[in-house]
Amino acid sequence: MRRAPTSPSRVDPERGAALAELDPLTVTKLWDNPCWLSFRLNFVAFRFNDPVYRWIETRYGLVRPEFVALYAVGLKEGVAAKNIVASSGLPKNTLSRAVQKLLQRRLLKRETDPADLRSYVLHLTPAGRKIFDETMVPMVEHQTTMLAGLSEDEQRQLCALMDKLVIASPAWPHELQS
Amino acid sequence: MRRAPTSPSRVDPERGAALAELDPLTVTKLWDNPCWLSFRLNFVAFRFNDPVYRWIETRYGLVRPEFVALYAVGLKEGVAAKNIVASSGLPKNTLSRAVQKLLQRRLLKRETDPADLRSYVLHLTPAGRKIFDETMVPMVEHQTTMLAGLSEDEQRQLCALMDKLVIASPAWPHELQS
DNA sequence: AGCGTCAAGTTCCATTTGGAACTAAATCGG
DNA sequence: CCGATTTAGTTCCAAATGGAACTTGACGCT
Repeated sequence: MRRAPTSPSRVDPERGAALAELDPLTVTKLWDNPCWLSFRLNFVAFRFNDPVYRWIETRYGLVRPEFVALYAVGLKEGVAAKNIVASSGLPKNTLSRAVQKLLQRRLLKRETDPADLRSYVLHLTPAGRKIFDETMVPMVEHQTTMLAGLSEDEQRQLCALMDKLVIASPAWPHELQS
Repeated sequence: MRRAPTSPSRVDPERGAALAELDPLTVTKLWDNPCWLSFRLNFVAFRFNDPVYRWIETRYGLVRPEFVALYAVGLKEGVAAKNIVASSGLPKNTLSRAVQKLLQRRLLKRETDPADLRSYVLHLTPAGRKIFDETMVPMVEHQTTMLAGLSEDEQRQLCALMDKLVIASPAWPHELQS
């Protein structure tokens, strides 16, 4: 079995502590797994997403696709559902329902796009904007906590490397063949 | 609105190309979003996961939790369902069903753990091992493709930085308060 | 202009999901 | 050791999910 590139040669003290606190299978998936990228991405993403979405659901009664939609409109007023679909990977019927719910709860308003009558332009109501602003705070805090183990410089490096990946992403295949 | 650290000051040519190929909302989420880490992680992880899981489902008829379980046992023979739960974040009933399905299809076998009679020790059958080996190839290829935009050195850096995050992860909160 | 194809969003419905309750075994406290 | 609590895995069922078909509007082609 090929090892991940930074697989432990000698166990340093920090890694030792992590090994002890993580499930042994998690340790294997992280450090003895040819697909190191995937598992690390999913692991770190999960540790961000899971507390955030659970908090938002208990606090605001918004489930994940609903918050995805609210957050998207908060970042960019006037988007359409199709943009949220393209940027989130959620199926369009799920997003449709999420938007309906947000409209019912008066967190979102929409009007038909004069440039394309099939499409709707979405905006936050003041109540929706309030939730957006309130949720941003703990989300950014949580991100800061997660990055606290990295120096300023390392944080910039990580950001830049992820950037490069994203910029390269249009060239990646959407289907695996054979 | 605070910008992400590598927000474009002047648009370089590569980024320009990426901006043109990505949905405008995706561009906003990636480069004009205070939660840059979360969105980039989720974006890159999705671009890995989505083709892989769709390919595995059409090719082997294994749905995501089933493949998660198979892959976990393939990496580490003799694990128990609880380990897969801890390392994947999937709910334990979902994993229980996935294991049942794999047992039915004779891709997995299990025996009660003599050290804990509530628990089962899982192993791949030869058929299961065959699928594990076969799926590893395109997964690693896909990872290689995704990393191709980075130099060898940058790949090592990324790996090391993700490593640091994972090692720091036991200190991250599992709940957000307030 | 008229027809065929495509796209945005909705609806339908079978399947999947996941919280909560449950069973059986382990572990802890006295 | 014996009851109280915790843990591994399963079952139940209400709710969420997502593929496919549908509606309505846009767009291309002749």
